[in-house]
Amino acid sequence: MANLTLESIAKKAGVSRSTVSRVINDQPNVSQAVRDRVLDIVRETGYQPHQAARSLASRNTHVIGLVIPRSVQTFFADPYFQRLIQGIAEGCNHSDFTLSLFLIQDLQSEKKLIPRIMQRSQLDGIIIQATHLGDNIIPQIALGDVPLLVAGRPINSSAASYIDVDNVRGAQIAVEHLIGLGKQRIMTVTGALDTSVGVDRLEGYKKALRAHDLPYSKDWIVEGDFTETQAYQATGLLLAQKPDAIFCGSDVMAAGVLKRLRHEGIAVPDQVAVVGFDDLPPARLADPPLTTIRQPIRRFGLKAVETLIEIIHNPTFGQIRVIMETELVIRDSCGAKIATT
Amino acid sequence: MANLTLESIAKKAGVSRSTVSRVINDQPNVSQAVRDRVLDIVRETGYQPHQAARSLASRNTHVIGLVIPRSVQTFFADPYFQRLIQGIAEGCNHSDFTLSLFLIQDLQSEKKLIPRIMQRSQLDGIIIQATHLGDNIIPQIALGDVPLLVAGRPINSSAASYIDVDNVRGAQIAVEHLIGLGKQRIMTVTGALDTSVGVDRLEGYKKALRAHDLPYSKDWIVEGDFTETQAYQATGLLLAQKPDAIFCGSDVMAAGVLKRLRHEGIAVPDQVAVVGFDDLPPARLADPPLTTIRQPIRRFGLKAVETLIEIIHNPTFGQIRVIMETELVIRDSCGAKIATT
DNA sequence: GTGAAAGCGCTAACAG
DNA sequence: CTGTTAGCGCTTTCAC
Repeated sequence: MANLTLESIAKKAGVSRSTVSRVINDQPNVSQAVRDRVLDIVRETGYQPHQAARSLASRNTHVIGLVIPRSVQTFFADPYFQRLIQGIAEGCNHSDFTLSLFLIQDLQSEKKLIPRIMQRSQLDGIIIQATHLGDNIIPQIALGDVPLLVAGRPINSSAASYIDVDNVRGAQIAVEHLIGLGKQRIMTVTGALDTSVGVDRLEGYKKALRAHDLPYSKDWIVEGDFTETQAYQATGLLLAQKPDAIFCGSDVMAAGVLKRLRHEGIAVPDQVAVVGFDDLPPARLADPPLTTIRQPIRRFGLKAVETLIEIIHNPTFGQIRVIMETELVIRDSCGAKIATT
Repeated sequence: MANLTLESIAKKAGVSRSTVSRVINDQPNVSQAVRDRVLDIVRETGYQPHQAARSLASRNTHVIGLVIPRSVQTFFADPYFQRLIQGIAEGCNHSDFTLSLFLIQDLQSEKKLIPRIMQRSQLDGIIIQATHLGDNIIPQIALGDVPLLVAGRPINSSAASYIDVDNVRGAQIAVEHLIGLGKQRIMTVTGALDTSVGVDRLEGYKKALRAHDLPYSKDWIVEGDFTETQAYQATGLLLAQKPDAIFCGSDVMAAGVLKRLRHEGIAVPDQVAVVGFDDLPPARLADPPLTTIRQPIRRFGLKAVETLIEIIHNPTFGQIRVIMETELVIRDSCGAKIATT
């Protein structure tokens, strides 16, 4: 078993190293007989090609890097990332890529990691999580020659390829659902407004109200930061405006809103309806179960890997944008009558 | 900037390739003058060594793999893993290792991934999450020659090195805290009893009660599976036994217990006190805030990496066990009077 | 359809 | 202290 190389397989099969290489890499110009014989020996011996040697000779690594920028750490507590990582890992498995994870924690590790990440000799491609406005790691990395895909619409780098969910449309659907239920005073706790997610979902909220000629005022919109605690407090502000519904920029924030309403003795959905965004596991477990907008996050991860691989194979393609649709999931917190299913 | 190699740096510095190599690798036997000159050029040019070439020549990759076995996916929704990954990533950054993530999702990907993971030529070492009893991926991987550290006590592989938290002691402290508060009917929702975590925490529960000559019966112990939903249901069973306190095998399960008590109109902590285990973010946000046992999970990740690197450097050392201590965090759900802080 | 030969960029003896 | 010399295991022309 020890020290299996192409050479040793070749000897066993009575062929040359190149032929074995062709077989391993599924290349043409090998007779079926030879191919079968080699494949048998590979199976018997459990030979696995040496990845470093391969990379060195072929100049590609079969490794994809997932980069979580420093500024994202703030909401790294969000279960969103767990799912995202899961989807991306799954995509890598499908495509026989290895996933390397780069969690940037502070300026120091950023300084150290960026040059390493930007080397084509280390990584075939990068998926990087979109950041907030102030963080310009993405433009920085985009300067390099490693194929790059941003997960989420980058708020400060217009040229980079990205994959995103249609947040505007999703929020609009959520709010229109509330409108359809006869709500008149629909307010919102937004996500951080220096992120595209926060901005876009707020945009969808406004769009829905405008489309239905419903009024809203500045006081009906409170900026959150994607945390439950902050949303809990924001709810206090909204309550002064007597909402009959609250649209939340994320499920995590919806949890904070629900908790506040419970503490204030306000019935959900009877007095105030609540709708979230994301449909992460906590949504189903919320009290009451949360009506929310489902992001296809696992598929998002899969698609991200797929798209990145396309970019790797077609580096000259220019900017690519992939937008995925969302879906309304009706549970109890909005007060809609659910057809018996 | 293009195609920087050792050779090109060597030429610029007027020295040989080996000398540059020595400088890059912080090896002795280079005069300070030469070292400085080379270092300057490296900085100017932004040269980064080619990792594949390095691996091929030196037979080590500077990559460690974090493997999450298939059977763990069940509770991959647990925020525990997010934190664990964070700690391990941080440890890797400190030690200039790259982290590769292997999430095994199904039998098919397991078959494909295991041989790849087990190659020394791919990975310098592996951290693998402990599994439940039926999954023997760990013994399988332990057969290979890649340095291995299990995160959590492996329930079915006694020879492997591992790092764990003192779950028995932690649970014991939790229950003794309840005893100290005068509780007489302390029951428990355990974790899955085919995992060491589940078993050990139950063990600590029993130990505490025995040490204080308190009775408990089979009916006081209900097996959960680390999910909130299951814990919600389990609570129903316990309620028939009139508990005055419930110790939960994890924070996630404590959330289910709290929810059930709320729905039954039972006051926490006045009628029933609740204590969890983990101290993940949801604990602080629980309603009421959860008294729990804190796992030093970030430090756990750091220590795991550190320990694995030791094993890599010292492969002959035999089994290593690292046990980390836990800590009681008192919040509202246990009813202890908290000294004004 | 197959083999020989030349590297990929680096490390690691070995000389000096 | 520094340079020379072999490789590491694979891919990839180029002949045949």
